[in-house]
Amino acid sequence: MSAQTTTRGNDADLAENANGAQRLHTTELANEIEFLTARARSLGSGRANNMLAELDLKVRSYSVLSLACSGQNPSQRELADFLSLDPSQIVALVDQLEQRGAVARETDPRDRRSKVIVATTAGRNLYKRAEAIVRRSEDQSLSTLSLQERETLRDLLKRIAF
Amino acid sequence: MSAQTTTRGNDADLAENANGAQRLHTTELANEIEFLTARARSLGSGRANNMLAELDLKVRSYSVLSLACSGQNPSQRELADFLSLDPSQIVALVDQLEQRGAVARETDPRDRRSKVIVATTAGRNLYKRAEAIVRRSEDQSLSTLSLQERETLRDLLKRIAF
DNA sequence: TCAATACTGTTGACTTTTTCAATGATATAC
DNA sequence: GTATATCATTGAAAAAGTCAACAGTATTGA
Repeated sequence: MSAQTTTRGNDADLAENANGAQRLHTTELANEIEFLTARARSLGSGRANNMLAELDLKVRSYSVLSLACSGQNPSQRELADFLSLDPSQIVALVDQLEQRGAVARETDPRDRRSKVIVATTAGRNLYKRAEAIVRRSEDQSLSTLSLQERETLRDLLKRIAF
Repeated sequence: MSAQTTTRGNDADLAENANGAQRLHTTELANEIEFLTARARSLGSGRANNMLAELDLKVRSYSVLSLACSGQNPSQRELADFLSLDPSQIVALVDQLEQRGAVARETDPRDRRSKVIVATTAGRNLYKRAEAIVRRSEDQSLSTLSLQERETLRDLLKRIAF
């Protein structure tokens, strides 16, 4: 696949002409939490997108579907806030999911401006399959961490994400 | 700024008409490490970008500048691999930094295809200021975590990011 | 030595994502 | 009741990501 030239120490001379980029691991940047977070999410969502393609979903649409299945009846505004997306992006995502019959828009009777996104039966079935895929993807992405370490990571991230 | 309607419990009735999206915190999605990572990086890089704007930098260009200052003499290919970017994006980023006199391209005498990116004196000064800003930004983004927790987070992320 | 193959940076086209302003319908505040 | 604010939506523009092709250079192997 990618340039996995992990032939460390291929010769006796110093790291001057190192072929991989492993030497950048000692860099200041490589120790910044912001950078590590960005790289982790890039790798993770990349893998998840690849695996979700089988269901014609991406991480984005999966997230919307997931919240539609949550029983919390989120409005589009809430989805936008929660997913850190522009409201207009939510429109497009919900459009797609609605067109394939996975979710429906229901006007909130208490605020007729607001539309609540709910999953259909087909949507819940789709979510079940997607969820299994995402779990597998996450499991692969976190393969170097023990279960307890994953819990720790989850808790720490939760505190900075909310 | 944003909708900071944190008027929790503004009325006695139940969370049915909750105004924030706090109700979504209990969702399955809100507990997925992938999602939390994405949200954390969105918040973090958003803040960093805002603060770096004062130096006419973004997280991207800051990252390239940082590696150029690392003393590791990265090639553009290495930058692309390390930053998970397409080589053509590196071209644009280096172009910008080169045009403002922060970095220079030096043809690697050992491989004349490859160009090594090194920081100029002005580039190193710029990096010093940018680094301080990024540190402040990171400090704000991680304000809910103790120093030890930050170390834990850094180590866990490092293991899944490389 | 020479030819085939592979890699580097670069350009350009194309798609996707992001960002932002404007709008109609509805709700809230004064 | 009138002004103001909010929601979903549209559309446009900017930024970011993806991909194929190219010239120059290196590597490989006959």
